Amino acid sequence: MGIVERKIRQKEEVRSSILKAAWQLVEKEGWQALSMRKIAEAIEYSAPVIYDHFQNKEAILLEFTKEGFRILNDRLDKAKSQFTDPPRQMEAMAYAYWHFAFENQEYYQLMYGLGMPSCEMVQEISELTTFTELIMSCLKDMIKISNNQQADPYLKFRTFWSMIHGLISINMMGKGNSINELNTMVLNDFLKGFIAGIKA
Amino acid sequence: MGIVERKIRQKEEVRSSILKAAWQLVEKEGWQALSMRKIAEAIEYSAPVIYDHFQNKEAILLEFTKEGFRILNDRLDKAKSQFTDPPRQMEAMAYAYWHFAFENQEYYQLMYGLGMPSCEMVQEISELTTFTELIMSCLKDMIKISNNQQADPYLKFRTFWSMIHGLISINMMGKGNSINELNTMVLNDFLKGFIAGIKA
DNA sequence: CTATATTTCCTAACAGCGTTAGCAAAGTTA
DNA sequence: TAACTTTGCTAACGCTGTTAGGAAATATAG
Repeated sequence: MGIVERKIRQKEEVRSSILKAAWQLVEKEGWQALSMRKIAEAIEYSAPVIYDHFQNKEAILLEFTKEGFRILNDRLDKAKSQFTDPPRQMEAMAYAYWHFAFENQEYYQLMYGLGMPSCEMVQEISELTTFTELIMSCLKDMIKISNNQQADPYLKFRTFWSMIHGLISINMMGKGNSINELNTMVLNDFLKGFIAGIKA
Repeated sequence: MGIVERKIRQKEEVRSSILKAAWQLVEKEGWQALSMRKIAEAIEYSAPVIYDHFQNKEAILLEFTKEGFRILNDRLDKAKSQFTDPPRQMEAMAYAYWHFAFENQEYYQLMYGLGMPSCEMVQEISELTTFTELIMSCLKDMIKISNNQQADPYLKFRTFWSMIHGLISINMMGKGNSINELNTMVLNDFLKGFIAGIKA
């Protein structure tokens, strides 16, 4: 009897319709305007139904945060695979990260809590591990072929991550848009120094 | 007739009691738990009275954001004045910034909207100009005595600001606390490269 | 000193929020 | 057909920021 299967399928459908509706709302009005009641209206159910699929609103946001990191990891992976030279891989990943942030501002803001969450939830995001390893493996390769064998890859990773995130978030804080010339120069300026600092 | 003066004085007193009460609440429960009704209760007035002194809740937050930048500017100024050598001044300001952020997390989170505001309000914060000039003047001095005369001080400023803010915000995102050894090393690692990059 | 005008400040309300309780209807199983 | 389970609703609780309207206190003028 495939009844139970059908039920599971239907339940899954509602669940994904919640996520779909939520995301459309986020895209249209920003994630701060997202409300359970609006989602309910969009999926043509009453609000309490959402709680049969997600524990609370934060759980929905967490889902998007994870999705964001999955997309980011994917972009980084693609960028990296286009080169074999570690420094070039690093550079490519930096640009990929940068473009991801500005092409997916809603995701980025959710991921980094430019509007509130992600303080306790950080540890629940397993995707962060993948992210860290993706970049650190490249850094290890860079150190391996450098004259600076005792460099700490984790330290370099934190430096890299901090810089690129800081650059993005200070930009988003301002006019919100603009991936302009200055910013590209700032990124280049940093990358040059960063990569040189590992080589030597 | 000093009546009008007294009235102004009294009004000013209520205004500052609002700010004082609000800040106590922020310190005790975090700024996300701040509400107009709680402020009203603390100052022993009804909620609508607050609107005689501030246009809305955001205006109160903006007040704190500005106050935060004033404190930060003060710290930077003090740090800078302890040295005459521009690179040392730069270093001192970096540490001052860093310590300010962790000793005044509530302020920092408000200032940089780690919890939401400051997207349109950025342009209303005149204190940002002072901040920018404080650091840029030092960078200009550094460039003046360097072998790299054509370096762009604004570009360097953005690099500096991005890095240090990124470092702080990624840290606050995590465990929230901890000004630990690793972070000091990351900061040192960056500063070394940054200062060297300007000199040469 | 009284009467008018103004300021102060409250209660009540609006419209929204996340979330929970409880019940009615629909669907499933025996 | 009867009993049980699931589904999904309405209504409500306790919050939120903010506004309208009126009562009471205060200040001004005659």
